[in-house]
Amino acid sequence: MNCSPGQLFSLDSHSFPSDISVMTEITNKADPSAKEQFILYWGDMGGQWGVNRSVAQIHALLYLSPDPLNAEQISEELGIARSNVSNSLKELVGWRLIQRVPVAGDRREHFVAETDVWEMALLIAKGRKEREIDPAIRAIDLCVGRAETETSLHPVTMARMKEMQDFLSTADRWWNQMFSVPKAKLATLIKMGDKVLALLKIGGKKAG
Amino acid sequence: MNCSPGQLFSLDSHSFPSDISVMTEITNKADPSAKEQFILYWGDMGGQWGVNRSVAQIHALLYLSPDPLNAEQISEELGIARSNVSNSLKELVGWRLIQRVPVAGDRREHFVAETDVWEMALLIAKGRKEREIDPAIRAIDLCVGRAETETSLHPVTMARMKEMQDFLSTADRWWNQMFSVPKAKLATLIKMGDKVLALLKIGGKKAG
DNA sequence: CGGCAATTTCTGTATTAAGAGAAATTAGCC
DNA sequence: GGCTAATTTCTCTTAATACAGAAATTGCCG
Repeated sequence: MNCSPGQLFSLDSHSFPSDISVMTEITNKADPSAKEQFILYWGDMGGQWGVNRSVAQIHALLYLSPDPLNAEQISEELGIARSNVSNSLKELVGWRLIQRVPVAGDRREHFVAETDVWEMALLIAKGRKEREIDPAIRAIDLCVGRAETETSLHPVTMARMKEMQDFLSTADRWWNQMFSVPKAKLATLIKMGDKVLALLKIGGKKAG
Repeated sequence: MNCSPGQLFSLDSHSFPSDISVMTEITNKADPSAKEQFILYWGDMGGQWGVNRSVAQIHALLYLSPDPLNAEQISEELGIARSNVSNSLKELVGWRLIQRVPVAGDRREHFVAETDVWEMALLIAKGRKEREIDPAIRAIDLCVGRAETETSLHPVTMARMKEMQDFLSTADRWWNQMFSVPKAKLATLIKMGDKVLALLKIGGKKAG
């Protein structure tokens, strides 16, 4: 069995666990560690988003883990079924939030998370746009197309539909432009924050 | 009974319905009108978001409606239970996406939707931030606080947590700054899109 | 102050999604 | 090329959520 470097837990009250960071399962215990808390929160947050709890928890665990983990380690540490882990990992790979990595001398698949927070944010934003926004835009386009053939539609209703369509396509264009900006530059711009806004207000006056 | 102006449906094949736009219920019919389609899509989209279908459908209906509607009209037109409409309306008012409006000579409550798409987008963005992002930030802060008291935490794990915290607070600051920009100006900036980006690239070089 | 209309809250039901465990498939090894 | 470990697919159970209908409340009018 592979025995990767492991985490240097200095808990001397009990024998060192044979696997990586198998301290205790993330269950309703009285005093969860910071790491466990983080995973718990992250999982919950995912739930309130579109993502289900397992997926979010696994993501958090991998994000915090210094070493690649395999499916069984994840299953044990989080106390969720092995099959569940498998599906969740597949989904996370689909989002490109985690990657498969080979570990020397171990035939099992290991996974690491994207650790660059900016990259992570971009991946999530892109994924959500593709899966949620883009289909909506296409749907509205279809609607408006159909509306134009209808004579019985109230003009106000028609106008509202078009306004919405217009807004969505504007937002879409803007979004795509943002994605075309290199990550590093985008991060800088956002960190600059109010300075950018100040600059833009000036630029806006000049342009307008 | 109140009989507000109503929608000028020019469908002459059947008698004019007594209520506003009570054409047919939005059910699985073979050939839905553009308006019905819009509502259906919107409802579906809401479902894929955090919002439930009823809420999203009611919102769409009010958004498209030229006149204020009361709860019963909504209930009939969408074919959802009166109680459900009541709860959904309350939620929408909570988001400020719709408003109660008095209708002369009618004691029942009527509702209209915010029709400015930019305002709508801002309201949704604000609401989501408040309800989903802000609590997450607070949770992570708590986590990191706790983590700092732990000696057994792997330094890499600690670093990752802090990176995340840092990112979230940066994003939060940026977000708040964006909300402080007047709606009209924000719309202009986004519509300008690539022009703004071009300007910023120059500005960035100068500043850096 | 009684009666009625409108709205909301409450409760039970149905639909949907999440997750566990078993069964089946795939992939490396001797 | 069978054997074993690992992973995935499948199915069933359980839990969460949405929704309808009934009951209760609120508010207005005579």
